[in-house]
Amino acid sequence: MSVDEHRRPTRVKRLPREVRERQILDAAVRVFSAHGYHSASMDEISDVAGVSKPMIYAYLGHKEDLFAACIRREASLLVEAIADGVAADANPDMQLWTGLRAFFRFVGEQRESWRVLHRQATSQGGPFSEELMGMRSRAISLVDALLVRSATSRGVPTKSTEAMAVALVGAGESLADWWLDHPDVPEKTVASWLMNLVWMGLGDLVDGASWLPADH
Amino acid sequence: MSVDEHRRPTRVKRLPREVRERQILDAAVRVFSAHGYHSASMDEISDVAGVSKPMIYAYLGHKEDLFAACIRREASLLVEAIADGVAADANPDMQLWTGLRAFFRFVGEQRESWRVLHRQATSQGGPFSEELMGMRSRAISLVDALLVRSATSRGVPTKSTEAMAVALVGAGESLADWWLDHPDVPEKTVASWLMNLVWMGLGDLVDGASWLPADH
DNA sequence: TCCAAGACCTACTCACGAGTAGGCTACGGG
DNA sequence: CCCGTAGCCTACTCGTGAGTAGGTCTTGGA
Repeated sequence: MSVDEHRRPTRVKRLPREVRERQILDAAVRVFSAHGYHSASMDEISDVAGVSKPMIYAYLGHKEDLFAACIRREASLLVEAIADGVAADANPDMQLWTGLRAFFRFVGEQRESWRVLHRQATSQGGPFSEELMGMRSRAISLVDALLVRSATSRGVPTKSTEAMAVALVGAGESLADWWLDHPDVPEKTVASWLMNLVWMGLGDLVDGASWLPADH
Repeated sequence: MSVDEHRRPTRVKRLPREVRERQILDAAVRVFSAHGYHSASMDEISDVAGVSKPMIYAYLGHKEDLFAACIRREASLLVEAIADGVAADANPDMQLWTGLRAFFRFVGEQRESWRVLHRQATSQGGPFSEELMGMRSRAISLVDALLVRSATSRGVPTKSTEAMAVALVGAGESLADWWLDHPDVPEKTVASWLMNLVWMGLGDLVDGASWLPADH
């Protein structure tokens, strides 16, 4: 035993850099998602990607760079999705509603991406989080802008809307994590729970009132 | 230069195990808080604690055990504080209010503890988080119970109150993190923002209504 | 046909950090 | 005064994983 023990079945062909980079990023997201930044090893990533380690260094740079690249790619997709949702001009509550739905839809469809974004990136205080925090800020700004627009220039203090945007985003993140463990709940339902919490408020909900989308 | 370069000033005396353990835990919280679980080295912790590494192993066990011990200690304090706040029997909104205030007071006073609890522990998917997740669950349960009690047995689905409790806790965590970067805002103010968000809801706030504590 | 460039690999080096072996010293009880 | 025990340390081992040196093979153009 051992003659030719390492033969790769007709070596998967040489591929253009572009393709390899995507493969590597995909692999990296999976591995980072599974183990977290520190515990993920470049060896495992190269393994999953089906290339050798030096390729990663040649194409995407060091571990930090690679991680940042993952964050950038995934976060852009998420923020874009939300922004598109909110964009449709309508009442504040409908804007928030479509934004929330876009957010939960993304999380539902891209669980691994979400794990990387939320669980891993927020924790590592290092230079990575720059990337992520920038995106998170964009999300917060979206919400903040919505709040400011809504509060018809009553003398609402700037900081309070910002803080509420932060709280709302945090609520979304937390609920999204919970949802990972309760996949049976439909996306629309989760979204409506959060919508009711932040739009109606517990005070109203306790009294039996609730918010419903004014669809068609 | 270098004669005696390592003289410790009259060696700080031998101390009973009890005291050393507290010193080590204190140091561990600081270091974990500063660098995160993985990047924190046992060497640095022993250094900060003013003892040698083997002492840590002798008293608190391996790195994981040490981390778990930190979590356990800090989380207990936090949950206790919140539970005490909520305990005072009163209306649901006042219960929530006192709970929130207790939470933010803890965060304000124990910033490093909070960092360890939130930033570090939630990220590491390992066996550590067991400890932390248990505590977080207790917090969520507190809120959930409050919600269930409030919703006067109208047919509110269990899952929705649980989910809302999760969202609320997430909002609190997120806002607490934001607060770390805006220390000028008084504790009571932050608490009232969150209170308004979740009790009144954006719908009411947009209309200019707001919640105020019914104090004295 | 030859060469340059780019895809791709094996097989290392090297630092760092967890965990340990094997001590030494102070103190309290017999 | 002697010894057991508990506080405490220096100085290691050893695995793991980031990052690299230095090549090979293939393809397309001159």
